[in-house]
Amino acid sequence: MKLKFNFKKGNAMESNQFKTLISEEGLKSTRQRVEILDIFLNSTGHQNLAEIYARVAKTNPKIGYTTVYRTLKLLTRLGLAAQRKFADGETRYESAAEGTHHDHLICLGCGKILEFEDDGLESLQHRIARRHGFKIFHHRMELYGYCSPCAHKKTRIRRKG
Amino acid sequence: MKLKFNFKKGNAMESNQFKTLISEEGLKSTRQRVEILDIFLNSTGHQNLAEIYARVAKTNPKIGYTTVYRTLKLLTRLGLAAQRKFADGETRYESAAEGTHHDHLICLGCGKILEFEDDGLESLQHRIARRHGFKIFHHRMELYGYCSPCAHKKTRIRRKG
DNA sequence: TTGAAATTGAATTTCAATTTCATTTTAAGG
DNA sequence: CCTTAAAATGAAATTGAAATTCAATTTCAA
Repeated sequence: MKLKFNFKKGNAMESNQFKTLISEEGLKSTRQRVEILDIFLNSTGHQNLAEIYARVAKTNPKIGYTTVYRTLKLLTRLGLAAQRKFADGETRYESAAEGTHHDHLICLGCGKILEFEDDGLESLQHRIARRHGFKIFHHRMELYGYCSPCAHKKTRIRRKG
Repeated sequence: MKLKFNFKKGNAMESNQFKTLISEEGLKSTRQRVEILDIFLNSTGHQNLAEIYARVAKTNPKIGYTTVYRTLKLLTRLGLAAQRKFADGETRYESAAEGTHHDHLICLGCGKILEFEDDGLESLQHRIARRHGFKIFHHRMELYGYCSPCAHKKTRIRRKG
C-alpha cells in the first residue's frame, strides 16, 4: 500500500493534506471528516466502529454514527484505513499509516491482536498460486492461540460453545 | 481434526453412528437432525445456512430454518461440520468429513473456493508462534485472486466500490 | 407407558451494517 | 462577499443474518 502523502500523527498539516487528497476524488472536506480522520489516525490497534464512534463522540457529540461509518468507508477507499474481519465476523478498522501489509496473531484468551510480517509467507503464497493457476492479489492469514500470559493462566482451555 | 467415526456418505449406518455420538454428549437424536446431517454430509463445498436450508426444505419442507441453524451449530460442536468466515463476513459450513485441515483460495471473479494444503505453512506457523511466544491452536489462511478462467476474461479488473 | 428433559419451529429480538431523506454545509463561480 | 448546485450530514428507518423465546411436541430412560 503506497500512500500519496505521509499523514503524520498529530500534525496540523493533516487537514490540508486531506483536503487535497479528498478533492482529487471529487469529494468534499468537512469539519466532521477531518475530526474523524484526526481521531482515527491518532490511535492504534484494530477497532470496531462502535469504539471509533465512542472516541469521536467524546470529542464531538454532535457527529453521528452514520457519519463515522461513512467516513471510515471513505478512508478505506482512500487507502488511509484498512478494514479487517477476523473469525468473530466483526468489522474492524486499522490505520493504514501504521504500516504496510502484515498478518495477525490473535489471542483466544484475552483477545489481544498482534501484528507480524513474514517474508516466507510471500513465497509460499506464490508457490500455492502457481500450483492452482491463480493470480493472487492479496491474502489473509491469522494465527489463533494463546499469548504467553494467557497460556500460563490456566492449564485447561475453556472453549466457546 | 479426528473424527470418532468415519461417516460415510449415503451410508445407512450414519443415523446409528450419529445416535451414539450425540447421546455421548447427553443430547438427543431426532428425525430432523438425522435428516439435516444426511443432507449436509451428502454435499460438498462451502455453503451458507440459506443454501443448506434450501436443500433441506426441498426434501422436507416441515423442517424449520431455526432447526437447521441449530443443527449446524451442533454439528460444528460435535466436529462433524466446520464453520468458515471469509472476507465477505458470511458464515459458511463445510463438512468435516471432507478432509482434515486445509486453507482456501478464493476467486474474486466467480466466487469459486478452492481448497489447498501446504506443509510449508505449518512450519511457518510454528516459527512465527515461537517468535511471539504464542501457543497456536489453529490458523486461517486465505488467498484472494483470480482463477485462470476469470483472469482471462477481462484485462481490467472490476473492483467493488 | 410415563414424564422429565430436550427439541422443534414460528415468531420475535438483537445488532451491526446500510439506506433513506429532509436539512445543512461546502466550494466553485460569479 | 453572494449564490447555488452538488455533496455531506445525521436521525430514523431498513435490512439481513444470527440468536432467542416459548408453547407445543418429541425423545428416551426408567
